[in-house]
Amino acid sequence: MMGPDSPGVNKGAMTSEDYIPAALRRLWRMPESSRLGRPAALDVDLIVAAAVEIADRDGLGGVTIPKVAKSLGFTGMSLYRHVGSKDELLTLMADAASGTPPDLDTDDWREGLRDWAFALRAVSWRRPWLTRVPASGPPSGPNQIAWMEAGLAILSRTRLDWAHKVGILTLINGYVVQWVRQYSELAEGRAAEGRGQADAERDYGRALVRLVDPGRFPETARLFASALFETLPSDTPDATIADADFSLGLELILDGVAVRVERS
Amino acid sequence: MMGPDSPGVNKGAMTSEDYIPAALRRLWRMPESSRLGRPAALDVDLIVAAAVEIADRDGLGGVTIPKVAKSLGFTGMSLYRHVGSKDELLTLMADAASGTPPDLDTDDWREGLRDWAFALRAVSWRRPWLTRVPASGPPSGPNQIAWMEAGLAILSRTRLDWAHKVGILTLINGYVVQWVRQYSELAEGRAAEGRGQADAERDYGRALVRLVDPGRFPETARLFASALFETLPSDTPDATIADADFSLGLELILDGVAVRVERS
DNA sequence: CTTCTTTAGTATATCTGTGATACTTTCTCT
DNA sequence: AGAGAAAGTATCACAGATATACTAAAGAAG
Repeated sequence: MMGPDSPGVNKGAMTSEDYIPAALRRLWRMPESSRLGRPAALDVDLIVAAAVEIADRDGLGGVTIPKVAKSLGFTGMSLYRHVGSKDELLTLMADAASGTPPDLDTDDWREGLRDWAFALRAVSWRRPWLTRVPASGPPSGPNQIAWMEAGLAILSRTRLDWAHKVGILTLINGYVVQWVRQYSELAEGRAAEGRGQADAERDYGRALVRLVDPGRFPETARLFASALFETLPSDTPDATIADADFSLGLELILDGVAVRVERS
Repeated sequence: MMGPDSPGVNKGAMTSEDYIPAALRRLWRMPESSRLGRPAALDVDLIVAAAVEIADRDGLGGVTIPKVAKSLGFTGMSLYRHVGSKDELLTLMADAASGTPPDLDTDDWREGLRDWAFALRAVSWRRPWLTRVPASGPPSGPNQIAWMEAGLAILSRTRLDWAHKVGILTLINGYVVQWVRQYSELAEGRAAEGRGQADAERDYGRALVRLVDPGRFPETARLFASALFETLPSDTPDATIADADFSLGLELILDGVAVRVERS
């Protein structure tokens, strides 16, 4: 997978106790030991920043090794000196773009978790591509750990056990990711092509309604016939709808958490 | 995007009222009108079945147009007669592989939703690649609609409004998908390379523990130091742990739903 | 200062995949 | 029979990931 010359693989040089995988070392920006040879013009931070900028502009699909390199004035292959693979680059981007969580220490765990969820949503909403980075492994970058730490801090006053704490944070995080992914997809579709896209969308919806046979799918047919899809798309301000929809699921989760907190 | 000859685009032939996008027509297996010209040896079902088989064996990444075609004894390009794009093929695969939901009509919504979630988990667990199909748009295939119908049927005896019903099903579905994605990733990693992978995994975990400075991340450090990660990996049967873990989040959601049901 | 070593960046090439275009084949209908 | 339509095929252009081997630039050792 990696050339004979690839970055930071000095595994043999350390005892098994000290060994830290290269990917982790880069994620945590551990200083590269040597000061020999030609000094580097590139580094992980530069590359990740350039990649994030492209993702912000063109989406995750716009991030390719050659494009990132070109935006920095280097050749594609140069990136591989600093980053193990494209997948690793995505992981690095995700951690960097997540940023550090805001300060939200409260005595009230419910308020705290709500703030945490809204903060997470804000971050993801600003960079919807974050929700599409294929998750490879548990959170392991400094920023993602920091978000987890913030969540655990909120729950630290409860008597929940670790499994519950982790489970709750994972659940909320997953909810936020899913919600943003779905909503941003809609919003992007709408923005994509002034009117043609909206037309296509409406056509699609209308066609779907026609395909859902009330005999076979009675409840779904009633759902489609309900006001839910008729009123939403136009009149109310978008943010209001979105907040209401987001809160619906979130508060439901928080109600569930409340049951556990009381029980413990 | 599509050639001048591409499949089923006879938009002009129908009034705007009857128009159904080609992708939807294929998803719902609407019969192709004409009986002229050379009869087709291939069809959507054959292609999708072949693609699913490959995904089952090699994962989603193993599904490429040429490989699917070759497994059927045709050239890559032939598939484009029956399927608009690779993305569309993925959508078709996802719907087909979801299958129809089991019968789970109960008077008890809680039991019903639990069964629904477990059934969904079983399906996803059997084909983990399902959880990695990039979701393009709301559920719109017949099988996905059928699952939604099953969920709505369970909730039909409650007085919840449509927004709540949809929100609850989306939440549970999202939870299942996330859970399976995470767990199957772990399991695949473990299976990948007898021991080397497990070693790498342990190294990774150990390294991470070392990186998490208790000063900066006190709660997380305590979490890592807790028994949670020490006991899990080996002694208890996997399925037991998995069920307990899955149920933790699920029951939490159901507790939240209970609050809403009572309130309505 | 020169030469050695080490590391950074580059050039080149392979492999794989998507999908466009235009061609050939094989049907049905008249 | 033969016209016309649709299915499948042959080529092709293009793009991207990444291995391999090379060139260049810097400090260290003499």
